[in-house]
Amino acid sequence: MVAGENQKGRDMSNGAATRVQRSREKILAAAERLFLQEGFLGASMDALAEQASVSKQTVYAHFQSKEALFLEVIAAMTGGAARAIGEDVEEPLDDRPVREYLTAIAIDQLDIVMTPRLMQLRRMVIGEVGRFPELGRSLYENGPLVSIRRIARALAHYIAIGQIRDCDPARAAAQFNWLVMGAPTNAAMLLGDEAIPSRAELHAHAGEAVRIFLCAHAVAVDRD
Amino acid sequence: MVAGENQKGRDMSNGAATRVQRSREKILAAAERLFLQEGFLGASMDALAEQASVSKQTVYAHFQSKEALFLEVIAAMTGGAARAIGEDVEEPLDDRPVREYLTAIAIDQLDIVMTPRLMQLRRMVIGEVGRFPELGRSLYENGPLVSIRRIARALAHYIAIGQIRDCDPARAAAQFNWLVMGAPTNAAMLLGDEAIPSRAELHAHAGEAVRIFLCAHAVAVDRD
DNA sequence: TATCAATTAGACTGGACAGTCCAGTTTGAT
DNA sequence: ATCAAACTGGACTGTCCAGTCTAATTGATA
Repeated sequence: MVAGENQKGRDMSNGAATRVQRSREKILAAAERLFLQEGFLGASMDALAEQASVSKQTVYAHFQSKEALFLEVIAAMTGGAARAIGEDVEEPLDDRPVREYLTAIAIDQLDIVMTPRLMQLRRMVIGEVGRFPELGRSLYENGPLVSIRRIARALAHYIAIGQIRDCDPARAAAQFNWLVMGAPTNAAMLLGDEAIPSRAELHAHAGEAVRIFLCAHAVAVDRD
Repeated sequence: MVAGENQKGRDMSNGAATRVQRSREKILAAAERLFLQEGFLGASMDALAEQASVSKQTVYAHFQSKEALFLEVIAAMTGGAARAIGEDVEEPLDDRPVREYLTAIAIDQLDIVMTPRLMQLRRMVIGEVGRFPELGRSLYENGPLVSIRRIARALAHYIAIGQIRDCDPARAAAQFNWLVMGAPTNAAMLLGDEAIPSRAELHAHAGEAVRIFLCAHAVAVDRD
């Protein structure tokens, strides 16, 4: 980091670096589109180069191999989704009622996850679990697991202040998570993007899920 | 069906027919193994013939093409699973308490569905939804949908005899189904077969799911 | 303007694969 | 024993694909 070298032209404010970056971005964008659509085996590097409006040689100048490119694209999407989930988290305040908090969390998650892009990613990763098990694990840990952990933390808080009955927060959080996400994701996995419910439907579903969960776990029971 | 012809040698009690059937079965068995492991594109017809201990020519004598064979194998597995689910259904008797019936249903489903074979099928079908949407639809309709419909019928019965509060049986059935199946299937999809819970864990999970569901829907509430 | 890294088009290698063809062999029913 | 259907093995076609090579071009910088 001393003087010259400008290693791969990446840290200059613009100029040659931008050309490299432009190519790279075009390749990544095309790769995402193509891999999501065709899968790892179904996507060809020739098609990729063409869709990226870039020569095949340039693709290989940027990425070691098809597999390396694939892994990088998927890792980027997985990480991006994880960041999106963690973003506008409103941590539970003492005065925020459980129902309100859980509903907000549920809606938030559904809105972020139930998109064609993420459903396609999920399908792809599931289909490639045999070939790339680490992708499945990564998607699980960056998706459901972070959500569940966050909910568990919140539930622990609500148990502490006496709004939720005593129980294992982790188990309860997992139950809540799948109560919310189970039906829509599973349907979307098998039925395709057209099966993704509308926002309105998702919000109604979130409300129902919260209602059921609170019937079982709230201290003050209001069954409707 | 009049006299001779013996169309494809399939309806003779034994003899030539058995040879044809033996080949066919070897091919189907190998195809199932290979397609589940490698996916449609990843499986090669040469590998298939070798694993079936059969010549490539024989494979093409029995099946028109790779795609035809694939579709037939998957359809057979999907149908088989559907039949298994419907099999030992004990229909709800008036005197059978809801909790007992729902617990039995839940355990039954989990035991049937949460096996490596069916989880692999599900992964494969999900991964190929882009290429073969009809397989996804078929798996959905032969799997979750029949379960949900069965549960809905039972719930309608329990509503009628006053053990379950009045509600839309279809919606409630879907909720119950995913409360039971959501967590284990989703984990298995992304984490692989080692993530399939043991029978004991599955049974415990079933109990929990029933408990939560009844908290929200039972007429006589017993929250533990 | 001179320079040099990035990029391009396209030919090429080596291998895989779906599906066909053929000549000869096995099998089982009559 | 005879005969036809089923099967074998392996060669073959046409295609596709990952990855490499080359010679020429572009474009930002100094």
